[in-house]
Amino acid sequence: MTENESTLLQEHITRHHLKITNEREMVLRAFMEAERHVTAEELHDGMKRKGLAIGLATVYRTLNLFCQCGLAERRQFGDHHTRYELTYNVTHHDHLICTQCHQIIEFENLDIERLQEEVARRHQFTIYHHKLELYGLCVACNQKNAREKPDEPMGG
Amino acid sequence: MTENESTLLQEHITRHHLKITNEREMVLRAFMEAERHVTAEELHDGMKRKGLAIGLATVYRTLNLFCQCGLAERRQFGDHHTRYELTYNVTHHDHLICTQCHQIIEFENLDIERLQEEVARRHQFTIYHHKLELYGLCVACNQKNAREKPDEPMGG
DNA sequence: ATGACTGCAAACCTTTTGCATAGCG
DNA sequence: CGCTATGCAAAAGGTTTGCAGTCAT
Repeated sequence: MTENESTLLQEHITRHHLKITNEREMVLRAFMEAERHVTAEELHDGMKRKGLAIGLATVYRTLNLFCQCGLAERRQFGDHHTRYELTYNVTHHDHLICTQCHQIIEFENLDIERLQEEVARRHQFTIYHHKLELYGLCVACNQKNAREKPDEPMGG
Repeated sequence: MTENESTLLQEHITRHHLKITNEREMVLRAFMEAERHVTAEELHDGMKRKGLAIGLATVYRTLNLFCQCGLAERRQFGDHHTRYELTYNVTHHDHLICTQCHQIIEFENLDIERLQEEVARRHQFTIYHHKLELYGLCVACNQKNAREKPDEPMGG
C-alpha cells in the first residue's frame, strides 16, 4: 500500500511534464517516515542527519509539489512555521495541540462536522474545508505543572 | 459603553508603569472603527489616509500592547498576515471565511463547544482556547459563479 | 539536445529591534 | 529628571527566486 503515494506523485509528474529525480524520491521517503506535521527545516535536518545531501530550497520546492498533487497539505499552528502533513489516503481529522510540549493529537468527530454543516447551511455558505484546533495542555504537561508548582493554582 | 476599551487600556498602562500617548489613543480609536480582523498594515494605511502621522512599527507595537492587556487577539487565516481582532467584551465566536471575496462571517455554536470539551476530556486534555474556521464560498460568490460559468458544475 | 531540477546565495515579506530623539509622569 | 515611546532604518526569520550548472527523458 506504500506504493500509492509514489504512484500519485508519478502520475502528477508525468501529466505535467515534470521529472522524477533522486531528490524527489528522497524527500518523499523521508516525508512518509517523518513525524506528521513536519516543517521543511525539520525534514531537511532529518535528511542531513541520515547523510542525505540535499538543499533546503529543494525540500521546500518538493513539499510544495506534494501539495499541488494532493499528497500533502500545509498547516499553520500557532508559531510562524508552515507544517506539511501527508493527507493522501488519510481520513479527515482535527487537532489537539499542547501549547507546552507541542505534542499534536489527531481526532475526528462526526457530530462536530454535522454541526458545522448546519452552521454553514444557516448562513447559506458552502464549506470546502475547515480547520478545528484545540489548544491547551496534554495530560503529561498538566500533571508535570501540578507537581512543579503545586501552590500556584491560578498563576500570578 | 465605548469607554470600556479605553479604561481597560489605561488600567493596564498604569499597572505596568507605561504611558498614555497620542499615538496609542490614535491607534485605539482607529482599531475600534476599523473592520474587525485588520492587519497592522491595513490599519496603518487607513490612519495615514486620514492624515494621521504614525510609523508602522508603532502600530505593530501598539497592537501587541492591546493583545497583552486582553483588548485584542491575533488571528492567522490562510495568508501569511497576522490579523488583530477586538475581543474585549465580545463573546467568543468562530469564523466562516469566503475564499473568494474574503468576507468573514462570525458565528457561535454552544453545541460544538460542548462536543469539543468532550473530545478534550476523552484525551485528558485541558483546552485553553480553540480555533474553528470554515472555509468555502458565501452565498453571493456561489451565485455569482453559477451565473458566470453555468456549464462547469464540477470544474476540470 | 531540450528543458526541468538542484544548490547556493540573494531577494522577499512581514514583523521586530536598536538607536537617537521626543515626551509622559 | 528618569524612563518609556516614537520613527527610522536595519535586522530577523521563514520561504521563495534567479542563476549557472546538472540531469532526466
